[in-house]
This record gives sequence, C-alpha cells and structure tokens, in this order.
Amino acid sequence: MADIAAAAGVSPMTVSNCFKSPHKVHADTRSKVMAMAATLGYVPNLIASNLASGNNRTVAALVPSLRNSNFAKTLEGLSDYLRTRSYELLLAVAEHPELEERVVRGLLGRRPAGIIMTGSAHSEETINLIRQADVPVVETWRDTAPSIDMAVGFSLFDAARDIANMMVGKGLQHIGWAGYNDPDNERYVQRRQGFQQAMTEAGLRSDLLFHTPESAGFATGRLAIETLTRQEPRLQGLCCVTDVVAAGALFECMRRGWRLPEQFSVAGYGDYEIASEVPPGLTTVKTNGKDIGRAAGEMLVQKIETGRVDSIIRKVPYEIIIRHSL
Amino acid sequence: MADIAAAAGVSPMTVSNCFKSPHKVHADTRSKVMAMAATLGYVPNLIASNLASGNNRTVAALVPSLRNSNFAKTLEGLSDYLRTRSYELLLAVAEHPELEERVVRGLLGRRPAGIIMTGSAHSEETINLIRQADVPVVETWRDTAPSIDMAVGFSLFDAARDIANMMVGKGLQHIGWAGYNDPDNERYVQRRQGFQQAMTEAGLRSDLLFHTPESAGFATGRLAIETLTRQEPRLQGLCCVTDVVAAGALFECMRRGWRLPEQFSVAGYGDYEIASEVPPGLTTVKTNGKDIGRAAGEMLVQKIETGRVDSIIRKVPYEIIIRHSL
DNA sequence: CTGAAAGCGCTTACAG
DNA sequence: CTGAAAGCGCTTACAG
Repeated sequence: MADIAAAAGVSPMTVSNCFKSPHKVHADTRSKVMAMAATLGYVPNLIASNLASGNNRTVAALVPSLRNSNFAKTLEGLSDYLRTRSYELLLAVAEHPELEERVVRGLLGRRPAGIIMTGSAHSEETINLIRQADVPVVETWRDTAPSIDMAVGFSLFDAARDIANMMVGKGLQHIGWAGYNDPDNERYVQRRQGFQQAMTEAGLRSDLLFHTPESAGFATGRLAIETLTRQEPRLQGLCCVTDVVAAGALFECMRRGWRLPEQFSVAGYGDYEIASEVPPGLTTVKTNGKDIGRAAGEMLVQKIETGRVDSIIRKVPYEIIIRHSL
Repeated sequence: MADIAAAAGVSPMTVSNCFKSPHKVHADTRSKVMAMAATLGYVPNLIASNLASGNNRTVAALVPSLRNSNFAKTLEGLSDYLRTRSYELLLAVAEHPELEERVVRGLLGRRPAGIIMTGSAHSEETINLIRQADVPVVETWRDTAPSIDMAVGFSLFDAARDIANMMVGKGLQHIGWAGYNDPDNERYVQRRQGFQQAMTEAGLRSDLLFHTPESAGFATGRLAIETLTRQEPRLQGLCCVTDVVAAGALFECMRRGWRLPEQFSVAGYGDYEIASEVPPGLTTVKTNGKDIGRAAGEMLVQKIETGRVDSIIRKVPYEIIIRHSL
C-alpha cells in the first residue's frame, strides 16, 4: 500500500479510503490511485486489515468427511451464500473425533467471524474451546437444541419414521433395516430409531436390523438382504439408512430376479442422483443439503453482523419422493 | 497475550517464546505461563502472527465443484496432508469461470502460502493475478506443462485410449462414446480425444459420439444408448466419460434385458464405489484422487518451505480395473 | 533465560 | 477531500 501511495503521490490513508470508502475521495485522485494499483497488481492485504479493524470476513467450517455427498452439498450451499456476502471459507475435515480439538484450535487461531459444524457428536473439550472463543456457531443437520449456539436441519427421526410408515401402509409385515453401525454418528442412530418407532407403533418386529461400517457403502444393502432373509425368510421389505445402501439392495434384488415392488420393497434416504436412475426408481426421503448450507450461512452472517438471529433453530423441510421400489 | 503476560507476571515476549520456542524459556516460568494460558482459554492469534512474521500457514484451494467426487477426494487427500504439516485450508468453490477472478482476488487477499487449483481452463486475468502474487501454485488433474507453476495428475487422454483399446481388443466393431459437452472442461475433452484416437488407430468409426450437459449424470448413459443405437443399430459397446454415465448405461441395458458382456459392453471411468456394485460390475479406469491431493500438498509445501521442488510435474498412476461389463 | 524497541500492513478516530 | 498519529497482536533482532 505504501508503494502505491508513494507512486500516486498521496498518503497511505487516501489509498485505504479509495478501497474502503471510495466516495470519500475525490474522483481524480481515486482514479489515479486505482490505476496505479492496477499496474502494480496490488491486492489489499486482508489479514492486516483484519488485525487493524478487528473484523475478519472468514467463516470456518468443520466437516467429518467430504465423501458424504450431503456434506458436500451443504458446503456448496454455504460457499455460494458466503460468496455473495464476501466471506471466505476456511475448511477443516476431521474424520476422527480425537482430531477435532486440535483442528478446532487451528481454526480458532485464525479468528473466524463464525463457525459451521456438521454432524457427529462433539467432545466436551471442543465445545468448551468454542464457547470460550465466544464466536457465533451453527450446527447443521440438527434440529434439536444446539449444543453451542444455533442449529439448522430437520428431524432425521421423523423422516425415517415417515418412510417406514409408508412401507407399513403398503401392508408389509416383515420389514428389515440396513444401516451403518457408527455409534458416534447420531444421525444414523436417529434414523434407525425412527424406523423402529414406526415398526413398534404398527405392532411389527423392530429387531430385524443389519449394520456394517459406513465404508461398506453399496455392499451394505446386499449383505443386509443376505443376512436378514436368513434370519426371517418372510422378509418383504428393507428400509435403508441411505440411498447408496438402498441401491446396493436393489442391485441384489436384480441379481436374484426379484420384481419390485410386487415381490420385495426397498426404501432409501437422501434422494441422491442414483435414486431416480436405478431401476425401478427408488422411493426415498429427499433432504436438501444445499438449503441447509445456505440457511446455515444466513443465520451465521445475520448473527455476526447484527448480533442477533430470528430463531436459534431453523427447520429445513424434507419430503418423501415416491417412485417404484415400494 | 498481554493479559496472560500480566497475569503470569512476565513480558509478552516470554509468553510468545513459550509457544514458539519453548526450549528458550525456563521450565518453571513456562509452566506458569502455560497454566495461565489454559485457564484463560487463550488461543494464539495466528493472523497477528502471520502479519508480524510474514509467514502464513494457510493454503488456498480453488475447485469448480464439490459434487464431483474426484475433487472431493483430492481435497480430502490434500486436507489430510496439510493437517500433518499444520497448514490450514482456505477453500473457494467457483463453478463459473466468470466468478474465478473475483474468487481468486479474495483468496490472494488472505496472503496464502500456496494455492491449489483444480480442473477447468483458467482465464488470462486469473493467471496474471496469481503470477503477480508470486505464490507457489499446483494445478491438479493435469500432467501437461503447468500454466503457472507446478502440476500433478496423469494423462486423461492415455487412460481413455487404454480402456477404449480394451474394447477394440475384445473384437468390438461399433463403439460409441457417451460424454459431457462442456467445452471449458478440458478434462472431458481429453478423454473423448483418447477414445477417438483408439478408434482411429483401429480403423473404426470415431464419430459415434453423444453428449449432454454434466448435470444429466446417469441419464446421459441411458440417452446415449437410445440415440446411438438409432444412429448405428449394430452398436456393440459404449465407452463413457465417467462411471456415473456408465452406470446409467448399465441400468438402461437392464431395462432392455441385454446380457453383458455378451450382447453389449460398457466401459467406465473413475472406479467410483458404484463401479464394483452395479451388476455385472463395471470395467473402468481407476484414478486415485486422494493420491493426487496428497501429492499436490507435498509439492506445494516443499516449494513453500525450501523454495524448490524435485520436479515441476508429478505423475500419479492410473490403472484399468477389469470386471464384467466388458 | 528475559525483555525493551521497532515494525508487519492496515484502520480508527481525528484534525486540518 | 486529505493525512498525521496511534494501535491491532504478534515477531524479529537484539541487548542485558
């Protein structure tokens, strides 16, 4: 900045004003300064600006994984919104909860204006660390009382119960669950509980459960059919924790030559792209990750800029998409 | 920092040393300072540190999309590596090339120690902007001469030619291509050209091409079969720009009751999870996005810290995975 | 081993 | 409309 001030024959203060409050400076000097800045390829140093002004237009996001397309969509929705508000995104991926504290410490050191957290249970230390930093936080994919500050999402429990109820409504009597067995992941636990609730309410067995680690992906659906049909040969349908698992189940049905939905029913979760393309089309819960990301950005920026927010919890709708697997 | 210096009865300089060069300070004063820091919940302000020391442990990454699982994997590999080296990741998603310059300006303002760019053609302005900033840059998913500084990837052309050659080797005479028609995306163009090269070398038609926008996803495979079989009823195989397209083609084959590979062959690209699960198993090119991300991180950090790098271009291997679709 | 001085590149709050 | 002074929270390069 000093360079361009010298080159343009003005004070650094005037250069600063050209960028921050252009109306405060005479058009002639402004154009001289801007021309100089352009030829020197000057880009204002935002970190010096942050330090001096005390406001940092960056938002930190903590996600457990980028593989998960829900989180990828959330991040895209967030990123799109932040760009419109000229905030930058500082991203940290912490697969293991043990890494979390160290990672959060790294983020906090950059003094972000706000933090977005996604999924997973958070440790006591992490939560304390963030509380002490006294920075706005929104937890995504959550509609229950936020553990720190704000939350945005929908009830995973309700969504799973709704689609399981659809299976009950079709008259199925023997319905299994194919899920992932990560106990740290409360989102998976909530879905399974929603399924079980629906079964219990209908007076059906709620213990036809099959779980694998999340890494199994498509294979989970196949293995669930193999295992649960041995356990209950009258099995008529499978309710799945994600569309990936459901697609795996559908592939297994194809291999076995089962006709859907006459001989067997499958329900998914997520409405991923594959849901509409895999024959015969997957009936599933549509969850809008991008909307969650945008809503999280809106809440966070509102809190950062005004100090308050309309509501501590924001709900984003989900819907059941009916196709032909059920 | 001043607070904890006062509370511990030492100078700010000593507090700074406790964090940066713990060996330089007496164990007793150090433990007193650290205890004070812990009770006050002090996290060093890295942005002030950056400004004073002139080195900023953050790396900026520019990606066109997070939906693309190749890029998500690259980012994960990069993020994992950067964490081990205590660098933070500043992420920007710029779908449209027009946004690129503005986004890059935002990143540069944060004075990152290095930049990772992914995919897409970059505009002249963007390239000049980055050159002027004089910061190390690695372009990923590219094995040709870097447009700015360094590159890591493999030949998308070679990989596509190799798998197309496998189809030729099976004796197929009428082979089509199903791709995406984004001319800005040189990665898609290179794959199509690899396919065409193989066809030309084998003396076969290289003009059985079908394209849709990338957003069509699975549908592209289905539409390609519908369109190309009308154009060439003897069509025996389809070479696809990604596994998603190939899976869409496979679903269409199932709907038509075609047996693979006897009646029809399909080749994919990417070895996504779906490739191994969709019946009858997709023969495809395995590309390791995570390795590319890690290699990009290694090159960049080496350049940042030593000022030089072993090689300006690094190749990451790909391989053909043989299953039953071909 | 400890700390006083100067400065990183900006901005805030003024005075002219 | 323009700019001199002081300061953001650290670090560098020293002196003690």
